[in-house]
Amino acid sequence: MTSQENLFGSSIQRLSILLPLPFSDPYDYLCPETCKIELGSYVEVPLGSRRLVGVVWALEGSDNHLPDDKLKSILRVLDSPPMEESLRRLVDFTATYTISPKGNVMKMCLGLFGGKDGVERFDHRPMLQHVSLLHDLSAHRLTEKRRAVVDALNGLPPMPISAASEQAGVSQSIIRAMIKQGLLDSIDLPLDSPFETAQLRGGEHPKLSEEQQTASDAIIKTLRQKTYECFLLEGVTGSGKTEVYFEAITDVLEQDQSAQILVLLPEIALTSQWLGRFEDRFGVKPAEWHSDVGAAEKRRVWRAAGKGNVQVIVGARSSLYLPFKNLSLIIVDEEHDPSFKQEEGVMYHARDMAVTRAFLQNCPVVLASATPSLESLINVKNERYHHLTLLERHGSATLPDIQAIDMRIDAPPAGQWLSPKLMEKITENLVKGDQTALFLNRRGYAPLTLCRTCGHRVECPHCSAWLVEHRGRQRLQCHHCGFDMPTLEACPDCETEDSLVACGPGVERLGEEVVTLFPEAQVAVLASDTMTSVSKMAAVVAQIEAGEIDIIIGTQMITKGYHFPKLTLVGVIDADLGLRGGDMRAGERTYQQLVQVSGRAGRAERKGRVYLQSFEPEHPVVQALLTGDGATYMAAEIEARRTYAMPPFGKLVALILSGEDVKKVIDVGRQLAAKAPHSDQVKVMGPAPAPMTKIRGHFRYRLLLHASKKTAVQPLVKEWIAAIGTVKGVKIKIDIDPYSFF
DNA sequence: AGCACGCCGACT
DNA sequence: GTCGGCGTGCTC
Repeated sequence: MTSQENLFGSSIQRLSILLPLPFSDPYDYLCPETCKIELGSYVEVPLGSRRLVGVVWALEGSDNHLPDDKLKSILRVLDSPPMEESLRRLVDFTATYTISPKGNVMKMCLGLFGGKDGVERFDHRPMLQHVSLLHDLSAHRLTEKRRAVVDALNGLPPMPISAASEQAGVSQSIIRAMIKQGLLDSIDLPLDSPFETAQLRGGEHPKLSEEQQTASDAIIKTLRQKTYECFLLEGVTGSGKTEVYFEAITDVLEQDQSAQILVLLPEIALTSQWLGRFEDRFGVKPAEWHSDVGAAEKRRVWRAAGKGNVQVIVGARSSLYLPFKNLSLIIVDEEHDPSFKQEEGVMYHARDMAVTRAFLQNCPVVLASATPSLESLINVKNERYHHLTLLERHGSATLPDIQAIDMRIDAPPAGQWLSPKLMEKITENLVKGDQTALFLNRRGYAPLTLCRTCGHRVECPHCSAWLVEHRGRQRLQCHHCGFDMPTLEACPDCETEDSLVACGPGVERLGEEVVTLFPEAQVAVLASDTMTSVSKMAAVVAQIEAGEIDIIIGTQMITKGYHFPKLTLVGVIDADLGLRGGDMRAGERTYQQLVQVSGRAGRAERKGRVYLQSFEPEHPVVQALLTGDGATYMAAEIEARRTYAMPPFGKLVALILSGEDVKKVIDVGRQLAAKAPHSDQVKVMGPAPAPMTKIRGHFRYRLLLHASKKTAVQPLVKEWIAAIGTVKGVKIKIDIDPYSFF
């Protein structure tokens, strides 16, 4: 500890403070030795003309040459408990692993307090508006939507307006209007009011199958030993994985009321249905942490995590960096989901970092999936993870019957996308009164607009991408940069009128086809651009649950988190879609996605049927689905990766160069290639234009480094890039273990 | 990241 | 003559 006497004889201490800014190292500050400060303490410090929240990273100054009189003093110590060592080590690890500035990782830990006016909001305005039912309104005459709000709030404790809106499936403005008219009560909850504790029903447990019991026993054994272990919980759709980890959560809380549990879910799987299941089991809602949670609620959750005022947090990837006081168990559900890989800023993989956090925390972590990632399966093989499997579907439900439709033989009429066979199946299902889901992972009406006269393709002016037609809105949109323009009457190139044709299907066009073919059916189209709010989505889900919808058409969105008992037929419009373009993970990803979609068919007692429309039904992915032998398919994929020393048998690092000036970008690429490390362990490929060469007016080139498993790539890459130095106008992004090849 | 400082074009 | 555009560079 470095401390010294100042002029007035009082002792001054030098501290290293890590700030939520893109700096690699902490800055030094002073503080009187008398102030009670610890490693990990949250402090307010001055920086230039502003004030920021930072974290004490060392109780001594860093090895710089700034004299004390050049340093500023910390302004105050904030009231949140210090950041634990395990999280501080995770920050260091994440920064080193991803080659990101430590301060950027710190920013993820601070949530909203790492932002622009983070300090002001840290402990000021400590109130959070909640809404509750004031008086009995059953006698009142109310509109349908208002009635829904009343029903949603009835008998429940005060909740944030956002939660009430979601619950009722109405927009927040309806609730605000009701508060204004005095129909509802609005109260301010103190910011640090604890979240409700789970109701554990005095040791009463739901009946589990033998498999489920074995799995949950294994997790609980490790939990009670309070040691690290990673479990891969693999269970076919409907086998009750959730029940297994709910049981583990129950045990943690029975043993220790102050224990905390984190459940990580991909954003789109974090649905009201999942929350409903949680609430059914624990009698309370978990705290949520994802992009739909409002600022005030986020501040409350963050503080509650640190102070131990919340037991269970369910969140998307960034919740992994919350400052838990007593984290005792981490669950990563849908662990195979590629969206756990952050593709912007600090490019970390939340599943891998969750395992690391559990290790540093010395607590168990459960990775759950019906279709585990290849990486996790390999970790099981290497005995790094403990494998728990659930093979039976719970209750009387059976696995769906999957068949392929060969589109080369059973072709739809021109300009249509449903094969005669699938149409026939849909008709049968409609007659039975069952629900059908059609899956097509493409938003909008048509992915391409083509000129019949000159062959011109309508492209985005800022990206190397086609503009997608959204016919309902009469717009052409770029799905990469958000560029948007009215639909065209004439070809922008040859100016011929009425010459533009829509090519290929999106969900909107498929919806049009379905409405034409089945005019009597109720159809709902679900895509991220039509389901813009949580309440809108909740309303449609409620309609589907009530059986008011016969045919559900959807993208990605419908593959996760929803179970509809009356849904017995699933049609995959283009099973080969994800296989085109083919990066290393295309097959695995398509397989996982199609298993997930198939799993939507026939839960409960009804047998499900799945039809995969494919132009190449002999493809191993399609075959794996038809035979139900995913294990053999994944084993073959593992061998292929081993043969080519692809991850995790080797390492990949992508460098993505981008800038507005193509020549500059290419030049930096050449410089990097010239100085690239090469040996029998390391090869560098590129520079090559990225598959999407231009995005938002920025040209992108890629280099790919391939190294042996034992190579320490981070120092190598750091050195390599340092040898070039920074070039203005060209940004270099480092992607360790890239998932996306765009 | 954000904010200051700095050096060139259209306005009260 | 000033307001303000965003390029560059620094913040303990």
